[in-house]
Amino acid sequence: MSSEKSQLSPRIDKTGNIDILIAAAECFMEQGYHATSIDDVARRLGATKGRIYHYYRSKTELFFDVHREGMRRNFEAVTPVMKGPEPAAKRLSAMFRQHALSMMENLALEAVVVQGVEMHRFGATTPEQRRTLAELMTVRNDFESLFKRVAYEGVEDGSIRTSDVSVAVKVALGAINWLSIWYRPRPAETRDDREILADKIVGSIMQGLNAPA
Amino acid sequence: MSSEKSQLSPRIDKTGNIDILIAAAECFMEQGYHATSIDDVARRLGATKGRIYHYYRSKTELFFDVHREGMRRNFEAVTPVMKGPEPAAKRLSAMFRQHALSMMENLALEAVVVQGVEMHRFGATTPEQRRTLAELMTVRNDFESLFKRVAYEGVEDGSIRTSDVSVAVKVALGAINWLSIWYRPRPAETRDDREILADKIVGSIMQGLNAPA
DNA sequence: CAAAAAACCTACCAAGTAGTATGTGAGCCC
DNA sequence: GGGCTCACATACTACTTGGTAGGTTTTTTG
Repeated sequence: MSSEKSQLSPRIDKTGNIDILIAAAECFMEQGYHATSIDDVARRLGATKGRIYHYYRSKTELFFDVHREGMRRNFEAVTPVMKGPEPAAKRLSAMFRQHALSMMENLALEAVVVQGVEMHRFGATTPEQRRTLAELMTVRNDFESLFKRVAYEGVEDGSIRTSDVSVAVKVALGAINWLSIWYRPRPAETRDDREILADKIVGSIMQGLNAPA
Repeated sequence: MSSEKSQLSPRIDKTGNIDILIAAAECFMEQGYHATSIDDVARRLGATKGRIYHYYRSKTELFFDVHREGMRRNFEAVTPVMKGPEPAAKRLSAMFRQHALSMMENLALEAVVVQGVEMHRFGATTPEQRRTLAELMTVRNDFESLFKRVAYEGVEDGSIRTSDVSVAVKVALGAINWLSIWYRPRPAETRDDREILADKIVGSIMQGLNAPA
């Protein structure tokens, strides 16, 4: 967690300082992006503006990197369970479960991801910002496509039945992303508690509310 | 819609001017609350600040009233179908359906509702704002309770089966509220189109993704 | 250990914005 | 038809905040 200082792709490693990202994410979650001043983030870090502007050229770039880190963790959580010999419905369940757990355990980052990128559509002025924006939207679509693909496999192997895969996936992801609105960890919460909640959510998504007969 | 000028409860009728609420909602949806200046809203109205401050004492109050109007329409859409002789599962389906349609047809208002009130927790300084805030949170809870109540009825009459009613309702409402993120009306969209989408969503929520056997 | 670079901090400015104070025209009331 | 109120518009202020320029301390390097 501290050894990958300056190697690897320059793309992802511009996240010079994970502390800054976390502090920013927490501020953005609590007050929203625009209501958060750079000084707010700095104060939460026990530092000053200087530190932040040493790593990020603008507030917008800081936001973008928070978003990137959130999405990175989403992929990290989901991709390991999406392939395998099981029927697609099983794998899709596992993906939902992992995503729900990731939402809970990276709450601040994921709240920023959910808060979204749409807001910046109008504010993005420079060409570079527009390109970054497009990149982030692509990443989001790719993430959703992961689920769609497995869902389609499920339709083909008969383990999933739905009238519209695209809508069904949006419904499921909406239900999970909604965690960022209402879920707040209780003081002495354990991993077990989170897994129980994740299982209930996945159960609701997969079985629905109707009695089987 | 224009006759209730200065009668009735002073609480709800402070919505002196629905045009202002709509314009504000659209701005808030596109740019977010804090990024929207009062001048932005005024410009969209083809007017100036003066008009807005004539009806609302502060930007915060304007936001609160947008939220109120959004919630009012939510109740308006759902309450007519929540009672009746049908089994609870049927009624709950109808409620979800109505709510989804309300989300689509009042997109801007509902996007503000979804964007939420949590953001203002820290910013609310005056005692009156804090009281208003508490009021809005109560209304939100009441709305969710509507669904919970019918869901419980469903558990009792056997038309609904779930491991946790509270979680199941949050999952369902999350799925529907998520519409405010991804749904945008296509140019020549009809009421039929929206009903088809709503039915697909409700189907997903009620039946889930698993094949019935 | 000197020097260069990295990692910050301090002080400042220009731009944008919530809110106010005042002005004004149109309708209404008697 | 004169006064009064409503429904805005205009002009301005006080304050916040993103970003910058330059200084200082700590770490790395040769």
